[in-house]
Amino acid sequence: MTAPSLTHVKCADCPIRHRAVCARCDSDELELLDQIKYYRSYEAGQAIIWSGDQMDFVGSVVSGVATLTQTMEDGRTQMVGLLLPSDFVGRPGRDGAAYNVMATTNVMMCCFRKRPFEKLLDETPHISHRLLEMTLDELDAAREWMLVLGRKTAREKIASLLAILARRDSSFDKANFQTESEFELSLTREAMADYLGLTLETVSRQISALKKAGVIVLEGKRHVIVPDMGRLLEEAGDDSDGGLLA
Amino acid sequence: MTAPSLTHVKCADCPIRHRAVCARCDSDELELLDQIKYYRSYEAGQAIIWSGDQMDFVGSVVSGVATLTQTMEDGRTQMVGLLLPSDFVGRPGRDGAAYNVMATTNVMMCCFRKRPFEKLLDETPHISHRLLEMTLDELDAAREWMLVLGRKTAREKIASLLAILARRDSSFDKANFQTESEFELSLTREAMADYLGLTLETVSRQISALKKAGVIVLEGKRHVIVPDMGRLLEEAGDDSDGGLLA
DNA sequence: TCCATTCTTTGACCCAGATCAATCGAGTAT
DNA sequence: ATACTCGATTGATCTGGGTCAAAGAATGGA
Repeated sequence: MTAPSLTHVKCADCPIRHRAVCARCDSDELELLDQIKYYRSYEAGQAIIWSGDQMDFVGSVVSGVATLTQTMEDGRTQMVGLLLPSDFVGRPGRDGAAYNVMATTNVMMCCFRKRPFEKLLDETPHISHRLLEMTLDELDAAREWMLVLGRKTAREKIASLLAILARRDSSFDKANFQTESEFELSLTREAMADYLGLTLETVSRQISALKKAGVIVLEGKRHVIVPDMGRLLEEAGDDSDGGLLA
Repeated sequence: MTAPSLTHVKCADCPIRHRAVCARCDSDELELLDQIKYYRSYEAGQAIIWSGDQMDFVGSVVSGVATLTQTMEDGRTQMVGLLLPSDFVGRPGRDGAAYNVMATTNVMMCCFRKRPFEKLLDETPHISHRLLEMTLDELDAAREWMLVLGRKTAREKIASLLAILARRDSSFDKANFQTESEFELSLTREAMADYLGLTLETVSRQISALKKAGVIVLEGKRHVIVPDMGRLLEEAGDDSDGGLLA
C-alpha cells in the first residue's frame, strides 16, 4: 500500500530536503535527475502555467498551494485540482497545458526539464510505474470530487473540502488517528467557491454556519481548528472513515 | 498524438476482432496476453463489479455500455465514468474496486487475469507506458466533467452529454468533421441524471426543450439525430471545437 | 493618520432545478 | 383484451443556493 514515495525523500544536497522523484532510484539515476532538475518559486497570485501554453517541464510542488482551473469563455471557472506539497504537475507525452495553474500562496516548485524526463521515464520502468500509480490516485481523487460536485449540498461540500485540507495538512497524522486537527486555510473564499461549484457568498455563509454549530473554530479568518474530525466527516456526508484510512 | 491503440487492434484469431492490449506488442507478448485473456458477457442491468469487491481481473469493454458509479449511504449516487467500447476497467496495483460497475446494455468484456497482467506490465515497458497515457486521458476527461458538474446549467449539461455520446458513437467521424450526427442513446433518463448531477425529471424536461428548439430530433425515445453538431456544442457552452479536435 | 484596496460577512430577494404527483405509452405476462 | 411494469413526460409547488447590494475587517501605502 505504501509504495516508495515519489516525493518527500530526504536529499542531503538539496536545501529544502526534498527529492522529487523516486526513493527506489539508484545513485546514477539520481545523478541524472539532478542534472535536469531546477527549482523555481512563484509569488502568491502569480500564474505558473496558462492553459494552452507550451510546457517544457514537469515537476512537483515543494511548498505552498497551487490550483488547477478550467475556464469557460464567459468567465465561469471551475477548479479541477488542488496542488499541495508533493503533488505532481504536468503531463509527460503532451506539450500543451490543459489547465491554468495558479499559485495561491507563494510556491516553490521542483521542476524537471520535460524531454530528458520523458527519456528517463522510458528507460527507467520503476519511475514510470510510480507515475502510473500517482496518476491513478489522482483519477480516484477527481472521481471522488465528482460526487462532491454533483450530489452534495453546500454545507457538505464545505465540510468535504475542510476534511481534505485537514487530512493533507502536516498536523494531521492519519496513522495515529486523532480526533482533533488544526490547519491553515490558504484559499480565499472565492477559490473555495471555484473548487466547490458554489459562489463565494454561499461559502462564507456555510462556514459561518459550521462555526456556529461548533463543527469548526476559526482563529482569524484563515486558521481553522477542528475539535472533532469525526463530526466534520459526518457533516461531509462521508462514511465513517472518510477515506482517511484507505 | 495518435499513439498505437491499446484497443481496437484487429486480431485474426479473435471472434470479435478485438485485441485489447497493444499494437506494439510482438507476437510473443501477444501469445502471453492470449494466455491470460478471457471474454465475459453481462446482461443489461447486471452488476459487473461492486465497490469494495476483490477484483481479480482488469479488462476493456468490447461492446455495450457500462457505468462507473459512486453511492452515498443515503442513496444519492453519482456516475463518475461512462465505459464505452475500448475503455479500460480496473486498477493494476490495487485489489479492491473503488466503484460500482454496472452494465447499462448487454456488455461484452475482454478480461485479463490481474496478477499475470501486472507481471506483464512490469516486464513490458511499452504496455505500461500506454496504460499511463490512457490513465492521463481519463484524468483529463474526469476534470472536464468536473467543469460540467460544477458550473454548467441543466441545459448545458444535457448538451454536453449528448455531445460526448455523439463523438464516441461510431457514426461520428472526427477526422472527417461533419455537421450531422446520429446515435443510439443507451442510457435511461435516470442514468443520465446520475451522470449529470440532476434529477430524471429535469433531464426529461431539458431534452424536451432541446427537441423543441430543434437542436436534436428524437426517433422514438432512444434514437437521437443531431442536425448540426456546431449548434449542439454551442448549447453545451463549449468553445467552438468542443475538444473534438484535441 | 487616513485612505484605498482586497477579502469577508450579512441581508433581501429571486430563480433554476428539486420535489411531489399524475398521466402516458410500450412491452409483456395473465 | 386486460392488467402490470417500467420508463418517460408534464404539471404544480417549494427551496437551496444564486444574485444584488451594503457594510465590516484587515492590510498596506503615502
